[in-house]
Amino acid sequence: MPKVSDQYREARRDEIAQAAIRCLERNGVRDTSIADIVAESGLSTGAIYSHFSNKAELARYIVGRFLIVRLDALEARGRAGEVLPPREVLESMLGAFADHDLSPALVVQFWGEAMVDADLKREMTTTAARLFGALATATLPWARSRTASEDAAAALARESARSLAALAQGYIANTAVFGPREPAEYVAAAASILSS
Amino acid sequence: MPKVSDQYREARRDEIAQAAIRCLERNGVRDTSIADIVAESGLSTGAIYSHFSNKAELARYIVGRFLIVRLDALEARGRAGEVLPPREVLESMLGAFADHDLSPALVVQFWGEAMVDADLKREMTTTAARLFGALATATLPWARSRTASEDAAAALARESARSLAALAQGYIANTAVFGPREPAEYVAAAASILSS
DNA sequence: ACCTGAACACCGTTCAAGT
DNA sequence: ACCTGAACACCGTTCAAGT
Repeated sequence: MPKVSDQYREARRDEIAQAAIRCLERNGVRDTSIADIVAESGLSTGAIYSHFSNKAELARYIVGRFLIVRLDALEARGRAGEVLPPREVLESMLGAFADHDLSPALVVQFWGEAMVDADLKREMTTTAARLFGALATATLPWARSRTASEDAAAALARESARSLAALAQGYIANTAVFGPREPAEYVAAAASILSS
Repeated sequence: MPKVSDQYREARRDEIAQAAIRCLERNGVRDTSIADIVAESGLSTGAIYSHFSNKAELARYIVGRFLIVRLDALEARGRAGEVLPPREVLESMLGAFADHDLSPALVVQFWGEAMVDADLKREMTTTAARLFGALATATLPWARSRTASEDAAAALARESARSLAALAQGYIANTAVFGPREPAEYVAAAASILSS
């Protein structure tokens, strides 16, 4: 394995992805052309196509990179054995999301893209499966306190992961369409409504 | 005002929109070209551009038509004076959504499009403002039972509308990305998580 | 007024040729 | 092996010409 060459390749891919993200945040998915990324990166069309087989694969690379960073942080908390109620997990996820990373607007655009790009959808769902695992680990102690058996606790934690994801997606979509909102406020208002 | 001509124009616009929706459901927003809509509708390129000034305006027309139908149904319930806890309002909204109309996948694609098309976003937010009004009307009796003054009740109902919308958006986005799910199950699981 | 369809500028992708 | 950039097929949009 040519380690140095692989490292170089990866660095080049990241360089292209970073230029692409700058274009995406500026103009959106629909309005950033390969020509824009060429201009932003200072490379040529062919150079980009020698690192990514097409525009969709570049999008997939960006999404994967992004999700994996989020994931590592979450898994660290899960592994540390912190006992967190799901509501707190949700709030800290949303807080971290609001702080940095991709804008909600861009995330929603990627969801839309995934509806039409089967590979991007697969990328998102497989990485999300890992995310679900991490969420389930984080909420397992809470699930134990609400169920009789260990099996039931594991099942509840697993089911809760999907709902946690749905609640986070709701925050992202709502925030993208109707403007920013405080995570804690969203969580509190949603809890109040659902307890009715 | 030439009533007959207006009716004809509207019918023609609807005819084009219906052909476009068939293409959109089949291939997604990204992969339906004007040429596809031309073929599906049996009209010519120029004919379509004589009814819509561009592809984005056609998208706006479709979204507007769709939201207004949903809205009329909701406002009817609100006006009928039914006393519904927000959780029931949410569940019946999601049930109606799952039954017919645009697929969640297409809705998510339109959100993505709105991130990049300011006019489409405006169309969505202004129609959503009417939706919020209808939701607030529907939840006002519930809000009264939880607050001291009429002003506080109105404020709570108004705030609840945005959260209701966020919860519905979460269901739509989650369902689009991870596959169908029973509305009642989603609502129950979300409630359980948030009460933790 | 509504419609036709060729023409135009621009898009994503390819590929022969360079280093 | 990585890169260049002209070339290609196709896209959204326009517009002179028809009815």
